[in-house]
Amino acid sequence: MPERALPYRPHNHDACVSQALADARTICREQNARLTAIRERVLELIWQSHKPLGAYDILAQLGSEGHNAAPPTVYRALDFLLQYGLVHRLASLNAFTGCSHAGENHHGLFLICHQCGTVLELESAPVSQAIDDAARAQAFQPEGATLEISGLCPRCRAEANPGAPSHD
Amino acid sequence: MPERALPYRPHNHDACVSQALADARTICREQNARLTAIRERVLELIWQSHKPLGAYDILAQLGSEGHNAAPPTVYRALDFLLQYGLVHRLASLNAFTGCSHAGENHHGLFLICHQCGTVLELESAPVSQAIDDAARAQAFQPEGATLEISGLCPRCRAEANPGAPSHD
DNA sequence: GCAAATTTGCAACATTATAACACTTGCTGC
DNA sequence: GCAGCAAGTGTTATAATGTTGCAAATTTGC
Ligand SMILES: [Zn+2]
Ligand SMILES: [Zn+2]
Ligand SMILES: [Zn+2]
Ligand SMILES: [Zn+2]
Repeated sequence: MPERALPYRPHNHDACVSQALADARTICREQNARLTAIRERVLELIWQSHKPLGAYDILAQLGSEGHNAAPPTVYRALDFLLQYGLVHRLASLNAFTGCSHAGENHHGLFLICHQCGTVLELESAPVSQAIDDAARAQAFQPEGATLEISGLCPRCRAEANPGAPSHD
Repeated sequence: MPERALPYRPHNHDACVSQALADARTICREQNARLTAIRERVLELIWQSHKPLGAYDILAQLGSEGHNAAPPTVYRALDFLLQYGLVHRLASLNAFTGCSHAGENHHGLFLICHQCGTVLELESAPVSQAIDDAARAQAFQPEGATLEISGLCPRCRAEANPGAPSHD
């Protein structure tokens, strides 16, 4: 599996998209799931940038390209993509973002820039471990997690504070 | 500050409520904020149990006790309570829960039982630290967090699996 | 081909949240 | 006390997000 580019830096984003679509096709083939035209198009729209998209944004884009869709069409496609781990829903934004670890059965940690909207999905073993420990200490059995951190991404930090060095 | 009771065990919940209201009054007095009748009543309704309440649930309860309120009334009260850290909004549920660390300027970690709906708010330094480290490793400057863990609380675990010992 | 199952189209509806504006209340300075 | 002002509340309408139910079309398995 190739290393993913960081969304903060300029990168060949077409590669992000085609990688995501290729992964999706593989995953669906392996699981005998039907990645139909609409589902694939919704996934592609979500991957058009690293900024999450609302269901009605997707609906509008489908509409603008001639596909006269109603809300259930979009939500059903999203349900499918969620089910197979191809996208995530960001509860704090009511929006959807492509999963950059599709097929790895995980719950991500999302860094959401409130300035530019860019989202980076991480997997952090220390975070998962700390949460698991905290839950276990309460005899709570964790099953799903919503971990969304809002803040400033490196690019927007640099813009806000031009003199400061980046430690990246 | 007295130790809070755990919501999972039977406890004198009236004490939770009156403690929360007393804290709220103190905090508002200190900050010259007006804890008006509606705001206080909304806070009290939210604290009526350890299960989060939707804005329209609050609205319905206000209605059933003769206060003929419209949505903005409730949302304005909630905005006020959020602003002063007296309640939290749970993004994964579109619902509100009383803050059990009011005045301590924090972002909580919420353990949400998907069986009974009970929510426990924690503060976990290891979790906060791990998240901070993960963000910093991406040169991301965190400002706010949405940390909501869904799973089974100890009571519901015991019901689901009666033979198992509780490690509590 | 044909029956069954899945997917899509479509209309209506449910839930959650906000905007705009008028009215009331409580404080401030006189 | 009382004008003037800011903060809070009432009310209506509307926006944004998400769901239900059913019929038509497509795909699948045989
Ligand atoms: Zn990219
Ligand atoms: Zn940014
Ligand atoms: Zn209690
Ligand atoms: Zn809290």
